[in-house]
Amino acid sequence: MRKTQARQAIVDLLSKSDRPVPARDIVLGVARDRPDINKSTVYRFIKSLLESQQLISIPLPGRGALYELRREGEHYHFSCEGCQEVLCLNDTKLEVGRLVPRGYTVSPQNLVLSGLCPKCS
Amino acid sequence: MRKTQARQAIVDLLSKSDRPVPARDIVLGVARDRPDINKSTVYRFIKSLLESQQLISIPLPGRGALYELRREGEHYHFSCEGCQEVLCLNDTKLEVGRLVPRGYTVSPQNLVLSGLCPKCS
DNA sequence: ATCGGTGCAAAGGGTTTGCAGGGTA
DNA sequence: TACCCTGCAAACCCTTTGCACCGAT
Repeated sequence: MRKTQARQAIVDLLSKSDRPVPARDIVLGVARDRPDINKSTVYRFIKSLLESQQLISIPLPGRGALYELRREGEHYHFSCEGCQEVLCLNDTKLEVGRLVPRGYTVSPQNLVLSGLCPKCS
Repeated sequence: MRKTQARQAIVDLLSKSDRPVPARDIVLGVARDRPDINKSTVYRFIKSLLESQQLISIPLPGRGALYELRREGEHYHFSCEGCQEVLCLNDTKLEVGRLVPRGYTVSPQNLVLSGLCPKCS
């Protein structure tokens, strides 16, 4: 995979965020920083990163998916139904394995909990 | 909310399925059974059911959302990354509350686990 | 009879694709 | 130089909307 200016700009934008980003924000953010980069290029690269497992997709109800660069260490996410905030949770004591029947394996990075944060409760 | 033939057909279709259904399948399924019912009506009714909390939306990575009539008792879902099957899990021993920090509350019906089923492992 | 529900067709938004030109290795 | 990557614009798909008619209460 070649390193190009467009791709660098997209990775930079994703790296700067401490939480998952909607596709819309990636496209708009790149357009703002680098108006010369076309949205097709952004979509193509997002797809390419997903296929090479370097990008994680976090699906949300009603609001499309959020994207986040794969990081060291697994973590999961929490989506507040009130304020729509999405945050990363890093509880390594997570025992999601016991939530599924015997024989199934679980990928914690795809786990999204939703509910209410303290402010919205 | 009025009971009409179109709405009955849509609810019937949703009731017959033992697992969540993509919007596409609702639209196509209704079109097959009742070609006289327009897809706009289907979309409008789905939206209406969602707003009245009678329908639950289950977001999936890359594949739009799945829909399911609200049932008695909370349950959550598992999505296999291999065969794309989605199934309902009914473990009432679920203790998702301990997965989030103090002060947060979790809605189990919005929880989607993903990973591999026994066949795809 | 009323007013919410429906069909139709068109618009809308986000994402994908074909193609020719441009940049990276 | 070779080939991947990119820009552009159009196509695409799914969903939503405006409007007039229909039908459930």
